[in-house]
Amino acid sequence: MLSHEQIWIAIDGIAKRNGLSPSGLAKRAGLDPTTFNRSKRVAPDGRPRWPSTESLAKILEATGETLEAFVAAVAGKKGASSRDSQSIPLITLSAVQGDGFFSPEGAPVGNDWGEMLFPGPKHKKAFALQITSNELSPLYRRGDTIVVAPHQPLRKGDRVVVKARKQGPSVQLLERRTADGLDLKSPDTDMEMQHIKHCDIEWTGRIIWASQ
Amino acid sequence: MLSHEQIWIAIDGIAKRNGLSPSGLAKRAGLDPTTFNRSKRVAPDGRPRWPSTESLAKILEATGETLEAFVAAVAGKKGASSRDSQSIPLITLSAVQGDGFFSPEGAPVGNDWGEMLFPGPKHKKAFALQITSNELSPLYRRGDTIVVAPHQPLRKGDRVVVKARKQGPSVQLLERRTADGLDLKSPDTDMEMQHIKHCDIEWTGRIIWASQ
DNA sequence: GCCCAGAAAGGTATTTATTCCTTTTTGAAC
DNA sequence: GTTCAAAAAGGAATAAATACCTTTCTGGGC
Repeated sequence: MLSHEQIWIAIDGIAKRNGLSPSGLAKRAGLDPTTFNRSKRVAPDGRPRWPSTESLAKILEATGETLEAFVAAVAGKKGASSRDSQSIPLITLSAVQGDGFFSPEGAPVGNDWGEMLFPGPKHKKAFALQITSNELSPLYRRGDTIVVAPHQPLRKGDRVVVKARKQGPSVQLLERRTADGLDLKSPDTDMEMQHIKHCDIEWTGRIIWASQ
Repeated sequence: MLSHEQIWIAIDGIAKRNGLSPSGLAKRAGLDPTTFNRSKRVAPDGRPRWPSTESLAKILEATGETLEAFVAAVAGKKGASSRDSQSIPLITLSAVQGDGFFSPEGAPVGNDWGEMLFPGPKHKKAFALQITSNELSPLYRRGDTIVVAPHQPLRKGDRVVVKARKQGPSVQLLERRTADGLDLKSPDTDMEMQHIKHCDIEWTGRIIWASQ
């Protein structure tokens, strides 16, 4: 993964390793000296601003650094990307209907989580939920386990987990996205539709894998 | 160093490894589906066009790939992520209705198989089948991918792939096991039941994971 | 203290990537 | 063959990064 913070740390690091200031590095690469100004790393409205890929290619070219060295600079500083963990947090879907299992951002918290072997480097912060009833059949049945990646961009047709205000996380099918919220269909046999407004949604996740 | 050609090869590779087209990858990452069109990789005047770092960050986030894996793709190497995530053979379910895609034992053979990153628990000889129709909906839909472990002990309720004599592999629900064969239910809406004798079964596999 | 060069802030203009739209192509399903 | 959906091409509008410009800040040398 590649965060806004990481990439700017890496650029500062490359400059430093080559005995240059960020502005000196830009000049050396044939760019405008203000390209990497701290003042240009976030927009006036707070939106993060990213250097272009072409600028990155130019500073690698100018300093003779390899892409691997750049990546090491990205990973080496805080927020390293390579997680060595071979497993993800696991709990039952029924258990998390109570409070205290997720941070406000949808990350697992507390001591009640188990672990499930899921070795891929995929999807930092993914977690697994075990289905304990047949309410969601035929899609998911008692004993199935779903792997959820939180905060993924959602599209029509996606199978999602939605945590709405004052409700436990629930498994849903995303029927469509509207300006003010999501149209969701329950995967059970009834297929009831419901609309949830963005303001009532605490977090969402996409179901990326399901074990059978 | 980082060349224009390399970066586009890497993007194509990430898409392919995740069972997606370049346009599918863009959609998954929340970007416009045309973002990675070949027609947008060079300007009309021949000038090379580069994807933005923010777009790169988004496809890493969406696929769960590490920056290291991306760099390995840039460098043209394969399987840098194989330490954590294994690559398994991938093909469409419709394609394997013909002959010559499996050994008599149900192992993938031939040159038509692709590769896909599977982040889940390692499994010897597993392979992936991409669903290309909505026949099996709502359980599996067009675009879903199922991971099949061949020669697994089967139990009632399992979702299975059965290769019967003179038929292509088909997705079934195992209703019950009898002395002389298997009672299978098709997962489509009709839910037709059929009985297949052991002597007519070439091989079976259990569907261990499904992604959408 | 004063001067100076580099660095950085801040703003505007320009370039470039993305989005949005339509059309064409492709491949699988029926 | 026909139909359908996804992918891709191509073009115009929009959004975002860089270039360009001026001003302010910083540190060293005098």
